[in-house]
Amino acid sequence: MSASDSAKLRTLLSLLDERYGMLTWWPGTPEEIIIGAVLTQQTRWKNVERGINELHHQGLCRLSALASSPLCRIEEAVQCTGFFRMKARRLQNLSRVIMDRFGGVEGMVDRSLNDLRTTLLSIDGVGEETADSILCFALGRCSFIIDRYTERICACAGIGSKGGALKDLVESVVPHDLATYRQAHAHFVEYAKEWCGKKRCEECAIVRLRG
DNA sequence: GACCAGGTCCTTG
DNA sequence: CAAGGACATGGT
Repeated sequence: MSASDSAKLRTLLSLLDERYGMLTWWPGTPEEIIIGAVLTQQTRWKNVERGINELHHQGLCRLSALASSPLCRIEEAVQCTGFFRMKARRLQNLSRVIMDRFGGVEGMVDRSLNDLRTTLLSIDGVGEETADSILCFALGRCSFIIDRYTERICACAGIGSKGGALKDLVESVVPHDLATYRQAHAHFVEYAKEWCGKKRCEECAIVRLRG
């Protein structure tokens, strides 16, 4: 993480903030956010909302319910989110681990960030992005989410760091404040939805920071 | 019909 | 360690 990477990132963050301002991002109860974090993997948010609604209709939108439900009922409810067999299995396992090990989401609040992150990452189907999404949006911890969009936008902006190094860089630049962490992540995704994939990232003035 | 979506895991070279 | 495939449905 070079000094110029920090400078570029600061500029990028402030441009995004200026452009998008306040966004309400990931609505829902902590349990809904945890469930959504799994369902949203490689899936459009619209379909995730449907899946969550369907879980509600089936009385399955709680970790305690997911932990004890027949797998086929979960599969049916989350079918519209794609990868549904895998996601149903992972949702059930994740729910069981949280119930067994912490006695529910409430039991996670007094654990250290490091303890929680390590535990989450050890669970099947919970990678870095999902773990950090749960930490930041469900559990209210300052753990910055590095998703593909964030990596892509930062790369477009000429920032060299990737993966864990990029996470360290962002966390060294963004103020350690929960609302700011959530906001900055929302800004990256919002920018990506507007630009990445349609026009090339490089064509947007916001991201022309390189050189 | 092709391509991608708010990833993760497993296998190969 | 990088790259490629599997997982699967729904929208453009």
